[in-house]
Amino acid sequence: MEKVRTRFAPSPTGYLHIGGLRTALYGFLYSKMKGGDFILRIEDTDTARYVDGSVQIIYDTMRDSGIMYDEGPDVGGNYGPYVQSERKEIYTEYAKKLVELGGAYYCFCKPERIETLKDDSGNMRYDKHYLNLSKEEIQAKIDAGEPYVIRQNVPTEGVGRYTDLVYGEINVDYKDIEDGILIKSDGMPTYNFANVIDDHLMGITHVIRGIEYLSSTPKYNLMYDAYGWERPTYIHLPPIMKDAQHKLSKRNGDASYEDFVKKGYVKEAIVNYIALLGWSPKGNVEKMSLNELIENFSLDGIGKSPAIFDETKMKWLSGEYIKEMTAEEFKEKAYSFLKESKAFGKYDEDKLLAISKGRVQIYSEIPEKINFLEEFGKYDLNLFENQKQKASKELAIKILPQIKEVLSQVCEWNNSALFTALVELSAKLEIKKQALLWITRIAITGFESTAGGATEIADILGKEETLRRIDCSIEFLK
RNA sequence: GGCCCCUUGGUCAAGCGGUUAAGACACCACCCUUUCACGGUGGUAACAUGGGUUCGAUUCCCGUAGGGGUCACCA
Repeated sequence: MEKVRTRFAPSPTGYLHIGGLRTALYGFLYSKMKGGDFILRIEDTDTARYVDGSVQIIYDTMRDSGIMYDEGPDVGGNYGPYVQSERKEIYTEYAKKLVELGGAYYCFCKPERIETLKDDSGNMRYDKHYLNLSKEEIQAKIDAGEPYVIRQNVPTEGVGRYTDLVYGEINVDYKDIEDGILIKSDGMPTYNFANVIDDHLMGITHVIRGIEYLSSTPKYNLMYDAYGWERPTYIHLPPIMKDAQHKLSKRNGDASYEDFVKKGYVKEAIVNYIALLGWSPKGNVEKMSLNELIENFSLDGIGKSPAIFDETKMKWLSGEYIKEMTAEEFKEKAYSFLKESKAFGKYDEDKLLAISKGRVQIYSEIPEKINFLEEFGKYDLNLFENQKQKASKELAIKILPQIKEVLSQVCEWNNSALFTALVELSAKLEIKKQALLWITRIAITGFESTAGGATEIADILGKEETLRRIDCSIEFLK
């Protein structure tokens, strides 16, 4: 059995978007599941669209997300170079060969002539105008410095057939395929050509890419056939949508992997979530690490219909990852977000993280969860009224001084000691502990709901501040 | 417009001729609880549509509608 080799071949035209990352992920998962190799190839043949720095972003994003390639521009390999702009001579050589094989021909048409070929709706059908030029005529024109391109020679009749592993049998009439340009007038190949040459030369066995290539694949097969090469297996992927009508794309300002990391999503959750967009595991377990994804991945789990990106669900997954983290791990990952809180630097940071963990799904929610600690001030006294807890303003007026008294005498200022002391007081006063704790919490925070209960918060605030706030509340109640 | 592809709850999706049509997110209710959150239990909610084929269609075939892709010297 031949070793599986898959590749991810992005163009450096900006950020690596979510759809691209998923394509990379599936290629990675499939090769790893088969014990094969995953290759990164940079398709930079369009110099006009090249964006500085985007190659680095591709490297960084893939490493950061754990989608590591075995071969690529920055890691080397035996099939390089892995950047198309460095392979120009290879394409030229193979293009000439294809011309000799009859699969392509030189075209000297000027843009003005191409214009005249367009029909009413603006569609163009190239007429193979220069198909039958003799070798001598071609050479003469080239020597005379006439600009030219090399076009693919697509049969005028017949049907291109192949089997896509996701979409099944695909048939496209050759008459519907245009004699596309293989080598541009600047000597650079187009995607249509470079892609075929590289995939073959790099030993790619499975081509995993977006559905936009589904109906143009027969023309690539024509080239494989012309050269006498074995065609790869094709796996086209449905798009990831922003909504029912629009694809998720960086162009529309939709978030990229990086953006989600910045927004505080757990990285593993982002990868996990995008794996689930368009693919479903056999069992009912959705939360999976990269290794588990490799174990469970299978082509038949890939769906055919577009999937709408649901940030809410990804957020949920992120929260699941946070819940499973140790306190240390959470601290390491969440620290930069903790710094954004008003409460940062004023209280024990481990305690702040403790009340945040389990209450946030993404790190960036931390500040909003704990800012209340620094927002104590005049508040609505009706907060003391709570039927369910049997708390009321009157009760608060009555017992707050006693709560203060008890708290001021607690020897060890920690959550459990404080809790014990207040529960004892509630028993002594013969009121529900819920009522007493409710009143205490309102008195020291002034908020209807907070991350953390009364004694947890008192613990964080410290004795002095807790007692001061109770005094304030007693004052408010007068 | 031609060609190719897609269509199960709000969203992701299982299903691959006979099911009470899974599960997850979201939502709602209740329970638990030191408020919130967590956790637990339960609930609302779907086979785009019309014809076939078949004893029987969500599942197979055809049409219709809706959506996407493609028709570049972009990938």
